[in-house]
Amino acid sequence: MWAYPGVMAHLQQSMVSRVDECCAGADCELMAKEQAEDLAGVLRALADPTRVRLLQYLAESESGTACACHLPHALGITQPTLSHHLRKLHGAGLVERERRGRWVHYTVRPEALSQVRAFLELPMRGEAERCC
Amino acid sequence: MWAYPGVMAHLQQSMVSRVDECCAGADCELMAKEQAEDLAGVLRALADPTRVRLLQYLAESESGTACACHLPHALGITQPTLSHHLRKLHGAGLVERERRGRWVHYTVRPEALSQVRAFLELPMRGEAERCC
DNA sequence: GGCCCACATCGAAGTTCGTCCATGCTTGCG
DNA sequence: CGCAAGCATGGACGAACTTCGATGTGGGCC
Repeated sequence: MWAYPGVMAHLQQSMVSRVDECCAGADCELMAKEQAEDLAGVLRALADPTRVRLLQYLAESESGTACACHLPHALGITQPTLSHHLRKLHGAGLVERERRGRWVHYTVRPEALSQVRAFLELPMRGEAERCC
Repeated sequence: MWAYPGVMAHLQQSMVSRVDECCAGADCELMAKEQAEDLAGVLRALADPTRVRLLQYLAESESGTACACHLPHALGITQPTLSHHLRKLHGAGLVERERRGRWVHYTVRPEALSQVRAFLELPMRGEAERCC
């Protein structure tokens, strides 16, 4: 698994000291693959124009909650397509699902959005970072 | 002409006042399709575990800038794959490209990230507005 | 000039995604 | 019980995505 095919190429490269001319490399802890997968999963749920507008619709509704019944017409899509998108958003933890009689109401989960925002802060290193 | 199937269905729905029981609908301006496409485009560029780690790597490098040479080994991908991902990030305006001799350096563009964060604020309506 | 290195592009294979129509499931009502 | 309404699921199709090996490109260096 770790003996990936580029071993020889890497050795060859690491022996050339001139590599230092380009850059030192970040030399930092890279985010775990698993964590990156989770984040990418949420971002993939957001990465669709229909779902972007869908989330905005929910957010602008009372208490961030809206019934699904008006959505197909509001967004110009069919009902199965809407259901598909809501399933994606729900699967990513971006909205909550609640049954009220014959209707189903969906609610934005701000915590999930905050998690993504936290990553997008991406605290830069260097530059005028003479803190302390 | 009156036997047109959709007419009855529409009349039936619009005449039934019980529809109001479900919800009033957001009754607000929906984001323009074009704007949603743009946002989704940037989000799609972010929605990949490799690119998430790639952005983090750049952010944690000096001044948010890193040379591309170490990245294939650091991320465990081949050089063409890296080039592909950097192209996506660059196309979405998330990173800048600068040639320095034989190497190419990429830099995070915080403005692009801010744009996405602004959307993720998604100011909720109703409930308790506790702004400051 | 000729070679080497870093990076970009091309072409291909396998996978995922968005959308729709048709159908199934659950709830409320007569 | 049986029907209708609202929503979910399955199947299908085309489009887009990820990844790789092979090849092209352009800038240093001898």
